[in-house]
Amino acid sequence: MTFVTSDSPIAAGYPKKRARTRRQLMNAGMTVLAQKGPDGATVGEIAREARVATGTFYNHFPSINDLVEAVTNELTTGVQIGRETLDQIENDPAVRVLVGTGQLLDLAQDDPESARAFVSLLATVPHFRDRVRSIIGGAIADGVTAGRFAERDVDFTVDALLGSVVQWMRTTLSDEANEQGARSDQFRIALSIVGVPARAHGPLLRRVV
Amino acid sequence: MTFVTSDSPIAAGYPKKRARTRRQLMNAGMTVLAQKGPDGATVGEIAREARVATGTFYNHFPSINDLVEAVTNELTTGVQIGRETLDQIENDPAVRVLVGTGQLLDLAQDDPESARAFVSLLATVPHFRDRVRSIIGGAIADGVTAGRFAERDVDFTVDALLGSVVQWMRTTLSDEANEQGARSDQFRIALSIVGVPARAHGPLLRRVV
Amino acid sequence: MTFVTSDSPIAAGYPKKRARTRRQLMNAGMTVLAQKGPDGATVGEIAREARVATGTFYNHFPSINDLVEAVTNELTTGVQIGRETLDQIENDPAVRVLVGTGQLLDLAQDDPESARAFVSLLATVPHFRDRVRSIIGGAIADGVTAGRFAERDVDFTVDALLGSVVQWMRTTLSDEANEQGARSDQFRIALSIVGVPARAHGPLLRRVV
Amino acid sequence: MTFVTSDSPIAAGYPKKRARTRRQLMNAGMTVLAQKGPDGATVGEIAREARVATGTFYNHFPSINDLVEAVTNELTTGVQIGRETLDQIENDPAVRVLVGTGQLLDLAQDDPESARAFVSLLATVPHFRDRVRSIIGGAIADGVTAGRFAERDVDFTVDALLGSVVQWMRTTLSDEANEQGARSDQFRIALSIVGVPARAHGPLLRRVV
DNA sequence: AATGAATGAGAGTTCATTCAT
DNA sequence: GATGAATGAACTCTCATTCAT
Repeated sequence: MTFVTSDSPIAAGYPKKRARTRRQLMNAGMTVLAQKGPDGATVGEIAREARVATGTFYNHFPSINDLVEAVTNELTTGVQIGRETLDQIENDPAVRVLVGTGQLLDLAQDDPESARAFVSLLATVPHFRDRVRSIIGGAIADGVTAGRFAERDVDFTVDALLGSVVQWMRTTLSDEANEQGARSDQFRIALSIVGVPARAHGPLLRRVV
Repeated sequence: MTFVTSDSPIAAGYPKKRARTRRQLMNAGMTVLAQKGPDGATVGEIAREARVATGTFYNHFPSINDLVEAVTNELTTGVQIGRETLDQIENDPAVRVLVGTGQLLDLAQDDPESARAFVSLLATVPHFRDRVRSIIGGAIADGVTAGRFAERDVDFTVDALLGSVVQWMRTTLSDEANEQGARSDQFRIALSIVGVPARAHGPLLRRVV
Repeated sequence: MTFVTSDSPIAAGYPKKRARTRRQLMNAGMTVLAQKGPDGATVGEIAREARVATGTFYNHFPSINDLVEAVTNELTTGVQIGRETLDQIENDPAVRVLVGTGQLLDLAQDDPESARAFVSLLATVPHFRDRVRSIIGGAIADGVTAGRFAERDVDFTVDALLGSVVQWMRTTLSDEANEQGARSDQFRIALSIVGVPARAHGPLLRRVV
Repeated sequence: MTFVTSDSPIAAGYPKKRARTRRQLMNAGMTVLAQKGPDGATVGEIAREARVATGTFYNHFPSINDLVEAVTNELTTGVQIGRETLDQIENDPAVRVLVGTGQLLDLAQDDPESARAFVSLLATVPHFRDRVRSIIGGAIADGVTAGRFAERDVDFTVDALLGSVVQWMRTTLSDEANEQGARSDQFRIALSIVGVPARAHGPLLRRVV
């Protein structure tokens, strides 16, 4: 299962070829965005990466900002889908936090391109960051309500959790050596941040490995 | 053989004025960098913000990159000095972590402009991020060595700590309402991240308030 | 794995239009280069002269230096072709020198724009001067080897010959009145420089008129 | 005896220090002009080379063009002086041509800096070239009138002579190895150009060695 | 729809010139 | 007179966007 689903709903209802070109541009956009960031990415380079003429870009996106927007939406849709799916199978908020955390850790290890785009856009596109934060905030608020997490300010807990996961992703993406064990460290940190006592860490970790 | 006998002219100029202009440029650079990031900032805008002609910029910095470098240096120097001072007065690594954390929280509340630059540049200038991380890493390694902190991977602990503080700063900078109490929440989170048991939080917090 | 299956787009564009624009830029480049020299010529002026937007220049030449390079290549290619053609029809080195000289004299009278560029660039673009000198040097070395020319230092003979022809071109280009007779004077000077005795001048001149 | 006299009449009548600063600027101007040409030379670099502040330049020259003009004048004054001096001591036009030629050859070997400036400015400053050509033209016209030279178009003879000498200078200035013998080759070329028969070369050469 | 040449606003940088000290 | 900081016009080059084919 991959984080970014290629049958994004946005592409629905268009003739095949148009959809294919659009997908090429989306993929290229993600690649280039991941490498250069939103300020370094140029329409020319995205079109070249997509094996398409510059002008073609504008048959699919009114401006470069709209491409960023679309990529961003797709990334968020992935998170959203992950969360909805989760709601149906798991009720313990602590496990949900670990699963969500694990999704991002997986992304960094399995699909570095998307992960790079995720991290890069998170740092630079405010509305993307806000959306991600609100998704995580929902999960944490549930945990607090359920008495499972410490009663801390939710926003700060979100920030701490997201911040630490993102830093972990960044490190993973830039390191060649991915030492094992680091993953469970990050899980423990996540649990610490939301306020699950250390003595409860062990059993929870066993459920998500 | 030449007629030239006079010595090279000594710098007799206007050090006051030069220094003042440079400071205007540094301040303007921080402001603009904070708002636009290093890619969005332009020499023209920085010069305008500094109430100075475009060309004047280049009397003080060889290129726009050097201004970024100078700003990050200044930001790091501030942290560095704080840390050195700290070394002389305080030995408990936990307190040192809290003081360091508090410095950044203070920055966000007392000098939003610098804080904005700090956060923005941390996300976008690798050189700067690395330097900050190595400073924090030193403090944490000390704590682990002293048996005061949990024995986790130092790098990930650094990422988690820095990430959560930075997210806190971001929120503070964008919120109008700065509720009190948040500060001690963040302190507790910081202690959780480095692995100081919750029962020890109270006394430590009292020492840095 | 990617959805992209279509081949890289083949260059289907508008080769006609592209070639025309490029020629406009080359012509404009020659004109402006001739008037202002390589240091005085600006992309803006060349584009204006070519009735084209500034940015269009960079669709055809990566930098202003490459335009200079292209212009000098074209100028040298003209001479080179002339020489190769010559090799096949004429063996007397003295005649070859006269034909080569005549080519440049013709250039000055028939295509003043190119001639101006030739003279201007010869004085200012070392790369171009060296190429021209080596072409002329080849012809003279042949003549010396064949015992047709005086045994002088080839390099200096080249300099003298080229120098005198260029000065002749310069004068022709700045004078309104092009008196006849001057041409044969220059032919005699050329023969003197390479060391063909004066008594042999008459018959040779008759062959190239 | 050097080509460029340091007690240029222009400096007369000023207080010592002013004159000295002006001379520093003239020397620096010649050096930089020779290295970078009139388009590459900047006021900043000339001032630095003269060990003087930028602003000082404008106490002596209203604009950078006036510095070029002044350097140019000085160079021409040197030629002029050489010619006037010559008028008093030598009547044979052929010898005068050889002495003039020799002056420039000497310059290239003894004072490369001035020589470089001479060559560089000759190619790029029209009014300088015109002045030099008129001086040489005078000498050649005299020779034709006296029946000493062939009756060729004076202007073309000037161009050929100046052109060949300048090319000789250029080569000398860029070569490390200055082979002897080249000098007399150039003398012979000069005599050929003005139309002195080869059999008369020997005695004339002996008079100027 | 796709193409890619053309466009022109805007960015970084240089440098002749001015001017307060 | 000398100084060097400040100025701003001009230059090279980039790139989002338009448009004829």
